[in-house]
Amino acid sequence: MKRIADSTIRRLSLYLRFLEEFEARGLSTISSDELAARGGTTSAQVRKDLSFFGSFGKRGLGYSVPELSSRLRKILGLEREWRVIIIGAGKIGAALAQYNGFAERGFRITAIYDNDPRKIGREVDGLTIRALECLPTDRESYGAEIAVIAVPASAAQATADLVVDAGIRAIMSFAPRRLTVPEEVTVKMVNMAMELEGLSFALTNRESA
Amino acid sequence: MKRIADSTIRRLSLYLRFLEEFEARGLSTISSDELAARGGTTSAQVRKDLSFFGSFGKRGLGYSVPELSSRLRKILGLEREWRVIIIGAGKIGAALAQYNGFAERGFRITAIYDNDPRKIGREVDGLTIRALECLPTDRESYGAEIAVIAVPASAAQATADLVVDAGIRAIMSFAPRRLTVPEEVTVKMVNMAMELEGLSFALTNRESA
DNA sequence: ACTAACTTGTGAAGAAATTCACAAGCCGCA
DNA sequence: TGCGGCTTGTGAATTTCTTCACAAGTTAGT
Repeated sequence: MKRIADSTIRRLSLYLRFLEEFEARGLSTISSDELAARGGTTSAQVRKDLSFFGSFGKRGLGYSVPELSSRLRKILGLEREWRVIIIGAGKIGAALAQYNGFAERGFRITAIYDNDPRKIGREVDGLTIRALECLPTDRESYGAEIAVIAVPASAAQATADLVVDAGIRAIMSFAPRRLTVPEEVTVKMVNMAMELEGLSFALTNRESA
Repeated sequence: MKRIADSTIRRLSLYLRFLEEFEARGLSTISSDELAARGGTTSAQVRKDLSFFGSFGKRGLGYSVPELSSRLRKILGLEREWRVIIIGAGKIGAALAQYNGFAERGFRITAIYDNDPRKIGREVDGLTIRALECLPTDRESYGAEIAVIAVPASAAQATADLVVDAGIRAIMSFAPRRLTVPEEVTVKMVNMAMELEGLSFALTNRESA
Protein backbone atom coordinates (compact mmCIF):
# COMPACT_ATOMS: atom_id res chain seq x y z
CA MET A 1 0.00 0.00 0.00
CA LYS A 2 1.22 3.46 -0.90
CA ARG A 3 2.20 5.52 2.06
CA ILE A 4 -0.72 7.50 3.40
CA ALA A 5 -0.18 11.04 4.59
CA ASP A 6 -0.64 11.88 8.21
CA SER A 7 -3.00 14.68 7.32
CA THR A 8 -5.20 12.22 5.47
CA ILE A 9 -5.52 10.02 8.54
CA ARG A 10 -6.31 12.98 10.69
CA ARG A 11 -9.09 13.95 8.36
CA LEU A 12 -10.49 10.43 8.18
CA SER A 13 -10.69 10.50 11.92
CA LEU A 14 -12.60 13.75 11.70
CA TYR A 15 -14.95 12.45 9.01
CA LEU A 16 -15.70 9.48 11.20
CA ARG A 17 -16.84 11.79 13.96
CA PHE A 18 -19.27 13.54 11.68
CA LEU A 19 -20.55 10.25 10.33
CA GLU A 20 -21.24 9.09 13.83
CA GLU A 21 -23.25 12.21 14.48
CA PHE A 22 -25.19 11.66 11.29
CA GLU A 23 -25.72 8.04 12.24
CA ALA A 24 -27.08 9.07 15.61
CA ARG A 25 -29.51 11.36 13.86
CA GLY A 26 -30.63 8.53 11.66
CA LEU A 27 -29.48 9.96 8.34
CA SER A 28 -28.68 7.31 5.82
CA THR A 29 -26.58 9.01 3.16
CA ILE A 30 -24.15 11.87 2.96
CA SER A 31 -22.27 13.53 0.13
CA SER A 32 -18.61 14.40 0.05
CA ASP A 33 -19.72 18.01 -0.04
CA GLU A 34 -21.54 17.78 3.26
CA LEU A 35 -18.65 15.97 4.91
CA ALA A 36 -16.28 18.59 3.57
CA ALA A 37 -18.35 21.48 4.91
CA ARG A 38 -18.27 20.04 8.41
CA GLY A 39 -14.59 19.33 8.30
CA GLY A 40 -13.59 22.64 6.82
CA THR A 41 -12.17 21.15 3.66
CA THR A 42 -13.29 20.55 0.07
CA SER A 43 -15.32 17.76 -1.43
CA ALA A 44 -12.44 16.85 -3.71
CA GLN A 45 -10.24 16.45 -0.66
CA VAL A 46 -12.75 14.14 0.97
CA ARG A 47 -13.03 11.98 -2.11
CA LYS A 48 -9.28 11.89 -2.58
CA ASP A 49 -8.76 10.90 1.03
CA LEU A 50 -11.21 8.06 0.69
CA SER A 51 -9.89 7.00 -2.69
CA PHE A 52 -6.65 5.80 -1.12
CA PHE A 53 -8.62 3.03 0.49
CA GLY A 54 -11.26 2.17 -2.09
CA SER A 55 -14.53 3.34 -3.56
CA PHE A 56 -17.17 3.56 -0.93
CA GLY A 57 -19.71 5.87 -2.52
CA LYS A 58 -22.42 5.66 -5.13
CA ARG A 59 -22.26 8.16 -7.94
CA GLY A 60 -25.21 10.48 -7.98
CA LEU A 61 -26.12 9.54 -4.46
CA GLY A 62 -23.23 9.89 -2.06
CA TYR A 63 -22.09 7.62 0.72
CA SER A 64 -24.10 5.34 2.94
CA VAL A 65 -23.53 6.68 6.41
CA PRO A 66 -23.44 3.33 8.25
CA GLU A 67 -21.30 1.73 5.59
CA LEU A 68 -18.78 4.52 5.34
CA SER A 69 -18.41 4.86 9.08
CA SER A 70 -17.92 1.14 9.42
CA ARG A 71 -15.30 1.24 6.66
CA LEU A 72 -13.51 4.12 8.32
CA ARG A 73 -13.53 2.38 11.67
CA LYS A 74 -11.98 -0.61 9.98
CA ILE A 75 -9.36 1.47 8.17
CA LEU A 76 -8.43 3.28 11.37
CA GLY A 77 -8.28 0.04 13.32
CA LEU A 78 -11.06 1.04 15.66
CA GLU A 79 -12.99 -2.21 15.56
CA ARG A 80 -10.98 -3.46 18.50
CA GLU A 81 -10.12 -2.10 21.87
CA TRP A 82 -6.64 -0.71 22.40
CA ARG A 83 -4.94 -0.80 25.74
CA VAL A 84 -3.07 2.30 26.75
CA ILE A 85 -0.61 2.85 29.55
CA ILE A 86 0.35 6.25 30.84
CA ILE A 87 3.85 7.00 32.03
CA GLY A 88 4.05 9.97 34.32
CA ALA A 89 1.39 10.75 36.89
CA GLY A 90 1.94 14.48 36.96
CA LYS A 91 -0.65 17.03 35.97
CA ILE A 92 -0.91 15.87 32.39
CA GLY A 93 -0.72 12.15 33.06
CA ALA A 94 -3.28 12.30 35.84
CA ALA A 95 -5.63 14.40 33.75
CA LEU A 96 -5.45 11.95 30.88
CA ALA A 97 -6.10 9.04 33.21
CA GLN A 98 -9.26 10.72 34.40
CA TYR A 99 -10.46 11.84 31.01
CA ASN A 100 -13.35 9.74 29.74
CA GLY A 101 -12.99 10.69 26.12
CA PHE A 102 -10.49 7.93 25.43
CA ALA A 103 -12.49 5.02 26.75
CA GLU A 104 -15.45 6.25 24.74
CA ARG A 105 -13.45 5.81 21.59
CA GLY A 106 -12.06 2.41 22.44
CA PHE A 107 -8.81 3.36 24.12
CA ARG A 108 -8.77 1.80 27.55
CA ILE A 109 -6.21 2.98 30.02
CA THR A 110 -4.91 -0.05 31.83
CA ALA A 111 -2.10 1.32 33.96
CA ILE A 112 -0.34 4.45 35.05
CA TYR A 113 3.28 4.64 36.15
CA ASP A 114 5.53 7.10 37.87
CA ASN A 115 8.93 6.98 39.50
CA ASP A 116 8.20 9.41 42.30
CA PRO A 117 7.89 7.32 45.47
CA ARG A 118 5.42 9.80 46.89
CA LYS A 119 3.03 9.17 44.05
CA ILE A 120 3.38 5.42 43.81
CA GLY A 121 0.44 3.65 45.37
CA ARG A 122 -1.89 6.58 45.08
CA GLU A 123 -5.02 6.18 43.07
CA VAL A 124 -6.06 8.11 40.00
CA ASP A 125 -9.53 7.44 38.75
CA GLY A 126 -9.51 3.86 39.98
CA LEU A 127 -5.99 3.11 38.79
CA THR A 128 -3.16 2.67 41.24
CA ILE A 129 -0.01 4.52 40.28
CA ARG A 130 2.67 1.90 39.87
CA ALA A 131 6.42 2.07 40.08
CA LEU A 132 8.11 2.56 36.74
CA GLU A 133 10.41 -0.39 37.43
CA CYS A 134 7.41 -2.69 37.35
CA LEU A 135 6.63 -1.82 33.77
CA PRO A 136 8.63 -4.60 32.08
CA THR A 137 7.04 -7.34 34.15
CA ASP A 138 3.60 -5.80 34.29
CA ARG A 139 3.49 -5.66 30.61
CA GLU A 140 2.79 -9.36 30.31
CA SER A 141 -0.44 -8.99 32.17
CA TYR A 142 -1.58 -5.73 30.72
CA GLY A 143 -0.43 -6.31 27.17
CA ALA A 144 -0.85 -2.69 26.25
CA GLU A 145 -0.26 -1.54 22.69
CA ILE A 146 0.05 2.20 23.20
CA ALA A 147 2.06 4.26 25.68
CA VAL A 148 1.43 7.86 26.57
CA ILE A 149 4.61 9.57 27.72
CA ALA A 150 3.84 12.44 30.07
CA VAL A 151 7.17 12.83 31.84
CA PRO A 152 9.55 15.80 31.92
CA ALA A 153 11.39 16.37 28.66
CA SER A 154 14.67 15.31 30.22
CA ALA A 155 13.31 11.84 30.99
CA ALA A 156 11.39 11.37 27.76
CA GLN A 157 14.00 9.45 25.78
CA ALA A 158 14.76 7.02 28.61
CA THR A 159 11.06 6.43 29.06
CA ALA A 160 10.63 5.82 25.36
CA ASP A 161 13.44 3.28 25.42
CA LEU A 162 11.72 1.54 28.27
CA VAL A 163 8.35 1.22 26.63
CA VAL A 164 9.91 0.16 23.35
CA ASP A 165 11.78 -2.57 25.21
CA ALA A 166 8.47 -3.60 26.68
CA GLY A 167 7.25 -4.28 23.18
CA ILE A 168 5.09 -1.23 22.70
CA ARG A 169 4.99 0.07 19.16
CA ALA A 170 2.98 3.24 19.45
CA ILE A 171 3.78 6.28 21.56
CA MET A 172 2.00 9.53 22.15
CA SER A 173 4.47 11.92 23.72
CA PHE A 174 3.82 15.19 25.46
CA ALA A 175 7.50 16.00 25.76
CA PRO A 176 8.73 18.66 23.33
CA ARG A 177 11.61 16.58 22.12
CA ARG A 178 12.24 14.22 19.28
CA LEU A 179 12.27 10.63 20.43
CA THR A 180 14.66 8.22 18.81
CA VAL A 181 12.92 4.92 18.36
CA PRO A 182 13.20 1.89 16.08
CA GLU A 183 11.59 2.27 12.71
CA GLU A 184 8.62 0.09 13.51
CA VAL A 185 7.56 2.31 16.39
CA THR A 186 5.19 5.17 15.64
CA VAL A 187 5.45 8.35 17.66
CA LYS A 188 2.98 11.21 17.81
CA MET A 189 4.02 14.39 19.54
CA VAL A 190 1.45 16.54 21.24
CA ASN A 191 2.36 19.81 22.83
CA MET A 192 -0.15 22.36 23.86
CA ALA A 193 2.35 25.05 24.78
CA MET A 194 3.55 24.83 21.19
CA GLU A 195 0.02 25.29 19.93
CA LEU A 196 -0.36 28.32 22.12
CA GLU A 197 2.84 29.71 20.68
CA GLY A 198 1.31 29.28 17.25
CA LEU A 199 -1.57 31.45 18.41
CA SER A 200 0.85 33.93 19.88
CA PHE A 201 2.56 34.16 16.51
CA ALA A 202 -0.73 34.68 14.73
CA LEU A 203 -1.77 37.41 17.13
CA THR A 204 1.57 39.14 16.85
CA ASN A 205 1.97 38.99 13.11
CA ARG A 206 -1.59 39.57 12.09
CA GLU A 207 -1.86 41.34 8.77
CA SER A 208 -2.03 45.02 9.52
CA ALA A 209 -3.60 45.73 6.13
CA MET B 1 4.98 39.47 4.57
CA LYS B 2 4.63 36.23 2.67
CA ARG B 3 2.40 33.74 4.35
CA ILE B 4 4.33 31.51 6.72
CA ALA B 5 3.43 27.85 6.89
CA ASP B 6 2.00 26.45 10.06
CA SER B 7 4.61 23.74 10.09
CA THR B 8 7.33 26.36 10.03
CA ILE B 9 5.93 28.05 13.13
CA ARG B 10 5.63 24.76 14.90
CA ARG B 11 9.27 24.05 14.19
CA LEU B 12 10.39 27.51 15.29
CA SER B 13 8.67 26.85 18.55
CA LEU B 14 10.57 23.62 18.86
CA TYR B 15 13.90 25.20 17.98
CA LEU B 16 13.30 27.79 20.66
CA ARG B 17 12.95 25.04 23.22
CA PHE B 18 16.30 23.57 22.29
CA LEU B 19 17.92 26.96 22.28
CA GLU B 20 16.68 27.55 25.78
CA GLU B 21 18.23 24.29 26.88
CA PHE B 22 21.49 25.26 25.27
CA GLU B 23 21.27 28.67 26.87
CA ALA B 24 20.77 27.08 30.27
CA ARG B 25 23.84 24.98 29.69
CA GLY B 26 25.79 28.10 28.84
CA LEU B 27 26.58 27.24 25.24
CA SER B 28 27.06 30.28 23.08
CA THR B 29 26.70 29.09 19.50
CA ILE B 30 24.85 26.36 17.67
CA SER B 31 24.77 25.23 14.05
CA SER B 32 21.71 24.52 11.99
CA ASP B 33 22.87 20.92 11.94
CA GLU B 34 22.73 20.59 15.69
CA LEU B 35 19.34 22.22 15.89
CA ALA B 36 18.09 19.95 13.15
CA ALA B 37 19.31 16.82 14.89
CA ARG B 38 17.38 17.69 18.03
CA GLY B 39 14.25 18.54 16.18
CA GLY B 40 14.30 15.55 13.89
CA THR B 41 14.65 17.55 10.74
CA THR B 42 17.41 18.66 8.37
CA SER B 43 19.79 21.57 8.55
CA ALA B 44 18.42 22.91 5.29
CA GLN B 45 14.97 22.95 6.80
CA VAL B 46 16.20 24.88 9.81
CA ARG B 47 17.91 27.47 7.69
CA LYS B 48 14.94 27.79 5.37
CA ASP B 49 12.60 28.22 8.32
CA LEU B 50 14.74 30.99 9.72
CA SER B 51 15.29 32.61 6.34
CA PHE B 52 11.65 33.69 6.19
CA PHE B 53 12.40 36.11 8.99
CA GLY B 54 15.93 37.23 8.30
CA SER B 55 19.55 36.16 8.54
CA PHE B 56 20.49 35.43 12.08
CA GLY B 57 23.58 33.32 11.68
CA LYS B 58 27.23 33.80 10.89
CA ARG B 59 28.64 31.78 8.04
CA GLY B 60 31.29 29.40 9.17
CA LEU B 61 30.22 29.73 12.76
CA GLY B 62 26.54 29.12 13.26
CA TYR B 63 24.03 30.99 15.38
CA SER B 64 24.50 32.83 18.62
CA VAL B 65 22.30 30.97 21.06
CA PRO B 66 21.14 34.00 23.06
CA GLU B 67 20.59 36.09 19.99
CA LEU B 68 18.68 33.47 18.05
CA SER B 69 16.48 32.58 20.96
CA SER B 70 15.72 36.20 21.57
CA ARG B 71 14.90 36.63 17.88
CA LEU B 72 12.63 33.60 17.93
CA ARG B 73 10.85 34.82 21.02
CA LYS B 74 10.24 38.07 19.27
CA ILE B 75 9.02 36.40 16.08
CA LEU B 76 6.67 34.17 18.03
CA GLY B 77 5.41 37.07 20.09
CA LEU B 78 6.66 35.63 23.34
CA GLU B 79 8.19 38.76 24.74
CA ARG B 80 4.96 39.66 26.36
CA GLU B 81 2.55 37.83 28.58
CA TRP B 82 -0.64 36.50 27.05
CA ARG B 83 -3.80 36.17 29.05
CA VAL B 84 -5.77 33.03 28.47
CA ILE B 85 -9.29 32.17 29.53
CA ILE B 86 -10.62 28.66 29.63
CA ILE B 87 -14.22 27.89 28.74
CA GLY B 88 -15.42 24.60 30.15
CA ALA B 89 -14.41 23.34 33.57
CA GLY B 90 -14.75 19.66 32.79
CA LYS B 91 -11.89 17.19 32.88
CA ILE B 92 -9.91 18.88 30.15
CA GLY B 93 -10.59 22.43 31.18
CA ALA B 94 -9.78 21.77 34.82
CA ALA B 95 -6.60 19.92 33.93
CA LEU B 96 -5.41 22.79 31.77
CA ALA B 97 -6.15 25.27 34.52
CA GLN B 98 -3.96 23.30 36.88
CA TYR B 99 -1.17 22.66 34.44
CA ASN B 100 1.87 24.81 35.14
CA GLY B 101 3.43 24.44 31.74
CA PHE B 102 1.51 27.37 30.32
CA ALA B 103 2.43 29.96 32.88
CA GLU B 104 6.06 28.93 32.50
CA ARG B 105 5.89 29.91 28.87
CA GLY B 106 4.13 33.20 29.40
CA PHE B 107 0.53 32.14 29.02
CA ARG B 108 -1.30 33.17 32.15
CA ILE B 109 -4.71 31.73 32.76
CA THR B 110 -6.86 34.52 34.08
CA ALA B 111 -10.32 32.95 34.25
CA ILE B 112 -12.25 29.77 33.83
CA TYR B 113 -15.92 29.58 32.89
CA ASP B 114 -18.63 26.96 32.85
CA ASN B 115 -22.37 27.00 32.50
CA ASP B 116 -23.06 24.15 34.90
CA PRO B 117 -24.51 25.77 38.07
CA ARG B 118 -23.01 22.99 40.16
CA LYS B 119 -19.53 23.94 39.06
CA ILE B 120 -19.86 27.70 39.24
CA GLY B 121 -18.20 29.11 42.32
CA ARG B 122 -15.92 26.14 42.83
CA GLU B 123 -12.20 26.68 42.77
CA VAL B 124 -9.68 25.19 40.40
CA ASP B 125 -6.09 25.92 41.20
CA GLY B 126 -6.89 29.25 42.74
CA LEU B 127 -9.34 30.31 40.06
CA THR B 128 -13.03 30.51 40.78
CA ILE B 129 -15.18 28.96 38.10
CA ARG B 130 -17.37 31.71 36.77
CA ALA B 131 -20.71 31.65 35.00
CA LEU B 132 -20.42 31.74 31.25
CA GLU B 133 -22.91 34.63 31.11
CA CYS B 134 -20.40 36.80 32.91
CA LEU B 135 -17.86 36.43 30.13
CA PRO B 136 -18.85 39.51 28.11
CA THR B 137 -18.68 41.85 31.08
CA ASP B 138 -15.68 40.18 32.70
CA ARG B 139 -13.71 40.63 29.59
CA GLU B 140 -13.13 44.27 30.27
CA SER B 141 -11.27 43.51 33.42
CA TYR B 142 -9.44 40.45 32.28
CA GLY B 143 -8.64 41.58 28.76
CA ALA B 144 -7.64 38.13 27.68
CA GLU B 145 -6.30 37.53 24.20
CA ILE B 146 -6.66 33.77 23.90
CA ALA B 147 -9.57 31.46 24.67
CA VAL B 148 -9.31 27.73 25.22
CA ILE B 149 -12.57 26.01 24.33
CA ALA B 150 -12.98 22.80 26.28
CA VAL B 151 -16.72 22.29 26.04
CA PRO B 152 -18.69 19.43 24.45
CA ALA B 153 -18.60 19.43 20.66
CA SER B 154 -22.26 20.38 20.48
CA ALA B 155 -21.61 23.63 22.35
CA ALA B 156 -18.34 24.50 20.65
CA GLN B 157 -19.66 26.79 17.95
CA ALA B 158 -21.86 28.79 20.32
CA THR B 159 -18.92 29.16 22.66
CA ALA B 160 -16.71 30.30 19.83
CA ASP B 161 -19.27 32.92 18.84
CA LEU B 162 -19.33 34.15 22.39
CA VAL B 163 -15.59 34.57 22.77
CA VAL B 164 -15.31 36.17 19.35
CA ASP B 165 -17.98 38.67 20.38
CA ALA B 166 -15.92 39.34 23.47
CA GLY B 167 -13.12 40.48 21.20
CA ILE B 168 -10.88 37.45 21.45
CA ARG B 169 -8.95 36.71 18.29
CA ALA B 170 -7.22 33.42 19.08
CA ILE B 171 -8.87 30.15 20.00
CA MET B 172 -7.50 26.77 20.93
CA SER B 173 -10.32 24.27 20.66
CA PHE B 174 -10.51 20.76 21.97
CA ALA B 175 -13.80 20.06 20.23
CA PRO B 176 -13.50 17.84 17.14
CA ARG B 177 -15.42 20.22 14.96
CA ARG B 178 -14.64 22.99 12.59
CA LEU B 179 -15.41 26.36 14.10
CA THR B 180 -16.76 29.08 11.87
CA VAL B 181 -15.17 32.36 12.88
CA PRO B 182 -14.39 35.70 11.25
CA GLU B 183 -11.28 35.77 9.14
CA GLU B 184 -9.22 37.69 11.67
CA VAL B 185 -9.66 35.00 14.31
CA THR B 186 -7.12 32.19 14.43
CA VAL B 187 -8.23 28.76 15.55
CA LYS B 188 -6.06 25.80 16.50
CA MET B 189 -7.70 22.45 16.97
CA VAL B 190 -6.27 19.95 19.38
CA ASN B 191 -7.73 16.54 19.80
CA MET B 192 -6.00 13.76 21.57
CA ALA B 193 -8.51 11.09 20.67
CA MET B 194 -7.72 11.88 17.05
CA GLU B 195 -4.03 11.48 17.73
CA LEU B 196 -4.69 8.12 19.30
CA GLU B 197 -6.66 7.11 16.24
CA GLY B 198 -3.62 7.98 14.19
CA LEU B 199 -1.64 5.54 16.30
CA SER B 200 -4.38 2.96 15.94
CA PHE B 201 -4.12 3.32 12.18
CA ALA B 202 -0.36 2.94 12.27
CA LEU B 203 -0.57 -0.17 14.42
CA THR B 204 -3.25 -1.69 12.23
CA ASN B 205 -1.68 -0.96 8.86
CA ARG B 206 1.91 -1.54 9.73
CA GLU B 207 3.84 -2.80 6.75
CA SER B 208 3.75 -6.55 6.94
CA ALA B 209 6.82 -6.76 4.71
C1' DA C 1 48.11 37.23 3.61
C1' DC C 2 46.88 32.77 2.42
C1' DT C 3 44.81 28.25 3.10
C1' DA C 4 41.82 24.81 5.20
C1' DA C 5 37.78 23.77 7.42
C1' DC C 6 33.24 25.22 8.47
C1' DT C 7 28.56 26.94 8.08
C1' DT C 8 25.11 30.06 6.39
C1' DG C 9 21.62 31.71 3.05
C1' DT C 10 19.20 30.82 -1.01
C1' DG C 11 17.82 29.90 -5.85
C1' DA C 12 16.55 25.76 -8.18
C1' DA C 13 15.06 21.03 -8.23
C1' DG C 14 12.24 17.68 -6.45
C1' DA C 15 8.50 15.72 -3.75
C1' DA C 16 4.15 15.94 -1.69
C1' DA C 17 -0.35 17.58 -0.98
C1' DT C 18 -4.31 19.91 -2.71
C1' DT C 19 -7.47 21.44 -6.11
C1' DC C 20 -9.46 21.21 -10.71
C1' DA C 21 -12.29 19.39 -13.99
C1' DC C 22 -14.71 16.01 -16.20
C1' DA C 23 -16.02 11.25 -17.73
C1' DA C 24 -18.65 7.67 -15.71
C1' DG C 25 -22.35 6.03 -13.10
C1' DC C 26 -26.75 6.19 -10.42
C1' DC C 27 -31.60 7.55 -9.50
C1' DG C 28 -36.17 9.01 -10.45
C1' DC C 29 -39.49 10.18 -13.52
C1' DA C 30 -42.12 10.30 -17.63
C1' DT D 1 -36.17 3.54 -22.57
C1' DG D 2 -34.39 7.98 -22.42
C1' DC D 3 -33.45 12.29 -20.14
C1' DG D 4 -32.09 15.55 -16.44
C1' DG D 5 -30.02 16.23 -12.27
C1' DC D 6 -26.68 14.83 -9.16
C1' DT D 7 -22.37 12.89 -7.17
C1' DT D 8 -18.42 9.93 -7.30
C1' DG D 9 -13.64 8.67 -8.60
C1' DT D 10 -9.48 10.08 -10.60
C1' DG D 11 -5.85 11.70 -13.89
C1' DA D 12 -3.82 16.21 -14.61
C1' DA D 13 -2.69 20.80 -13.12
C1' DT D 14 -1.42 23.56 -9.53
C1' DT D 15 0.22 24.95 -5.29
C1' DT D 16 2.87 24.19 -1.24
C1' DC D 17 6.62 22.24 1.24
C1' DT D 18 11.14 20.08 1.52
C1' DT D 19 15.62 18.94 0.01
C1' DC D 20 19.68 19.83 -2.78
C1' DA D 21 23.72 22.03 -3.85
C1' DC D 22 26.79 25.60 -3.93
C1' DA D 23 28.53 30.53 -3.76
C1' DA D 24 29.67 33.54 -0.18
C1' DG D 25 31.32 34.57 4.21
C1' DT D 26 33.75 33.49 8.75
C1' DT D 27 37.42 31.76 11.76
C1' DA D 28 41.82 29.73 13.01
C1' DG D 29 46.26 28.60 12.06
C1' DT D 30 50.60 29.49 9.93
